[in-house]
Amino acid sequence: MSEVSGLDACAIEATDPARVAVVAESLIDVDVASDLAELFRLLGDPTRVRILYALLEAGELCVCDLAAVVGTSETKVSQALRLLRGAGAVRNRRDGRNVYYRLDDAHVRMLLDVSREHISHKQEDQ
Amino acid sequence: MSEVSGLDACAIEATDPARVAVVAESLIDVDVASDLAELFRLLGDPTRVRILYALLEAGELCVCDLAAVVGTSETKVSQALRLLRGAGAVRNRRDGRNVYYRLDDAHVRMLLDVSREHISHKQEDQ
DNA sequence: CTGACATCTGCACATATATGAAGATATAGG
DNA sequence: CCTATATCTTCATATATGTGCAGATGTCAG
Repeated sequence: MSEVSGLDACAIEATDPARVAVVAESLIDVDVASDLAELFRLLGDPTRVRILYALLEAGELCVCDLAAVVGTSETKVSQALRLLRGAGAVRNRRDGRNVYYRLDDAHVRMLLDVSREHISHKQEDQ
Repeated sequence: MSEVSGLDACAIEATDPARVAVVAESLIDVDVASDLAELFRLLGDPTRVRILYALLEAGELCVCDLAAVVGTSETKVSQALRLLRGAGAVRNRRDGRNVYYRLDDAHVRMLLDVSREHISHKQEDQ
């Protein structure tokens, strides 16, 4: 803390130390940022995004139908669902031979909603 | 389309073909989903998330001060900023020896805002 | 119990990504 | 022009990630 070598920091601790202190104080915690980043990372894949939007639209779908809707292999869907399930983004329910998935995270649902709106607005621009 | 081998699809095309067709029809496009996923992926890193929140908070900060606020190396910050800049999430401006960055994407700002609210509410739960 | 079907998991591989070190570029000040 | 500072880029590497295949598990029908 006391010694600042010229390796990777500014020569002086910062260009505007006062403001740095203020911003650092109100900045999101490292672990909270990590959780949030993990959530965003979960949404950072086209297949997973489409699966989630399909569930947002349909409410509940089995793996087989999800694969058909998204237009990809069941293995891919199953793997994606495993991730989403592990993160608590979706919930599953067994009915006979089929397993039905639905959204199970308010934050995820909100991000999907918000993003969809933004996309539909953006289509006017281009 | 006509022939469905038993490899990776359901024996019948889908458990509920009618609903599959409806959902598939209204589902987000593949390329739109890819763009969206790319954006989420951009937010899927703790360092980048903290940088973005620092900018959301401060409005504008130079690389040096950003590194101090986030508490990491300037190299890391610089690399993160390159990605964010490439994606159009931030914008930079040179002032002498310093380069100042600010947010430059309404969608990103909104996602950050919405998520921050959700986080602060969630702190009550746990 | 046996067979068919839906889903899941483990494995292997190609690719993507984060990271740190070292050097390159740009700017201000003399 | 020369030096110091701030930022950027290149490179090498360890790790993470997506993907397909093959096999395992679970469930129903007979």
